Amino acid sequence: MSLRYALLALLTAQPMTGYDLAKAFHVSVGHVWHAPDSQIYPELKRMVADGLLRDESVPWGASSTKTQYTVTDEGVDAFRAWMDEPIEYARERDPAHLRSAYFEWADPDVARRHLHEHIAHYELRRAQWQSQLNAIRTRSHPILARRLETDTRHDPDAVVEFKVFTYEGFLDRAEGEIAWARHGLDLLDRLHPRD
Amino acid sequence: MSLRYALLALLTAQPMTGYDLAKAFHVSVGHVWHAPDSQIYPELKRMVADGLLRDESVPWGASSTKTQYTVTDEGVDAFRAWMDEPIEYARERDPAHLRSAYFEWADPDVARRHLHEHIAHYELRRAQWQSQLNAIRTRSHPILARRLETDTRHDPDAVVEFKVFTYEGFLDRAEGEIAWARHGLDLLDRLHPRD
DNA sequence: TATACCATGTAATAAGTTACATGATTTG
DNA sequence: CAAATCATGTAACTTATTACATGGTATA
Repeated sequence: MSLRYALLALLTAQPMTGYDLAKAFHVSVGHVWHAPDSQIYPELKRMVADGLLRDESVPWGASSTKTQYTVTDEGVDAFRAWMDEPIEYARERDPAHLRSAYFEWADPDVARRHLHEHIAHYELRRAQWQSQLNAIRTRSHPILARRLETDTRHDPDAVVEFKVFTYEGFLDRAEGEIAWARHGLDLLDRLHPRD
Repeated sequence: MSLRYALLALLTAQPMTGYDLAKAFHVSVGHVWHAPDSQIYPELKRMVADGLLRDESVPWGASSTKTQYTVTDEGVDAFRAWMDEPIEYARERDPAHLRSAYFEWADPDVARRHLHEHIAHYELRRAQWQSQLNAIRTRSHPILARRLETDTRHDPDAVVEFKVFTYEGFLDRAEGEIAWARHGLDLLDRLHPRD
C-alpha cells in the first residue's frame, strides 16, 4: 500500500510519463521504497481508476503516444491523509541475522564470506545513499530541484532538511551494519583462529 | 523461503509438536524471522512432503493425537546447504523513512507523533531483544538450554556467542533508530519552534 | 540499418496477512 | 462445568517477484 504513496510523492514534484516516472523512481524514492517497473505500471493505472491521478496521452514521435500522469486534488488529499495515518511497521524478517544466529552450522570460512558480503552490501548501499545525500544537500538532485521550483506551499529548507534527515538515517544504519559484521569477523577469529 | 530454515533451525534443538513449535517460534527465532501460525502449520506439512521433516502422531489425552515433527538427515543436510548459499537481501522498503522524507506535507505535530511512535516502537523491540539476550547470555533461555544439551557436534560457547552476536546487532539497530528519531524531533523543533 | 533505449506491460508464481473456524482437553 | 488453552488449520486477499513480451523511436 505504501507504493502508491511513494508514487504520489514523486508525482507531486511534477507530472511525468510512466516511463520517466519509473526511471525517476529508481534514482529517488525507490531508494527508500523499492518497486520494480512491473509493479509501478499497474499501480499507476489503479491510481487513475481511484481518482488519485489523471492520465493524458501525449504525442511521442510522429505516430505514437505515451501516457502522462498528473496528481489530482484528490490525490493530494490522499497523500496528506496518509501522512496522518500511523506507520505500519513490518515484522522483523532479517535473512542476514537469521543466518548469523546459527553460524555454528556453517564452516567458519563460509560465515566469514557472509559477513564480508554483508559489509560489501552495506558499503554499496552507503555509497548510493551518500551520493543521494550529496545531491540533496547541494540541491542538485534533478527531481528535488524540480520540486523546489514547483512547490510553493512548503518551506524549501524544510523540504531539503527532511530528505537529508531521512538519508542520514540510512547512512547511520549502513554504518551500524558494517560495524556489526566487523564484530562478527572478530568473533570468528576468536572462535576459530587462523594461522 | 527463509521460513523453512527458521523452522529447521528451531527443530534442530529438539523434536516438537506443531503447537509447541509455533509457541517456541514466537519466543525465539520468530524475533529474527517473524511468521504467523497460519504460515507455520502449512509450511511444516510441506517440509514433511519434501522429506526435511518426519511427522509422528503422538497421543494427546485419552482419544486424541497431535503431530510431532523431527528433523530428518535430509533436513539437516538442507539446513547446512542453506548455510552455504548467498544471503538474499530484501530491497529497501521502509515505511518510517518514506514518511519522514516528505514530512513537509505533515502537520509538525503529526510528524512529532510519528517520531515518538518510532521511538516507542524501537524501545519495545529493544526491551524484547534485551531480554532474549540476557536469557541467552545466562543460558537460561529454555530452547537454547535444550539445544546445548542435545547438540553434541557444536562447541557450546560458539552456539551461545553467535546468538549473542545476532541479538547485539538488533540492539544496536534499535539504538540507532531511537537516536535517528530524536534527531528528527530536534529538527522539527528547529524548523517549527514551540513556545 | 543496427543498436540502444523508449514505452508499457502480462503471466505465473511465491510469500505474507487477516480473519475466521472448530473441536478437544486440561484446570480451577 | 466453565474457561483457558491446546491443536490445527482454511479461505480470501494483498503484495511482491521473476521472467518474459512486444513494438516503437532516436541515433550513430
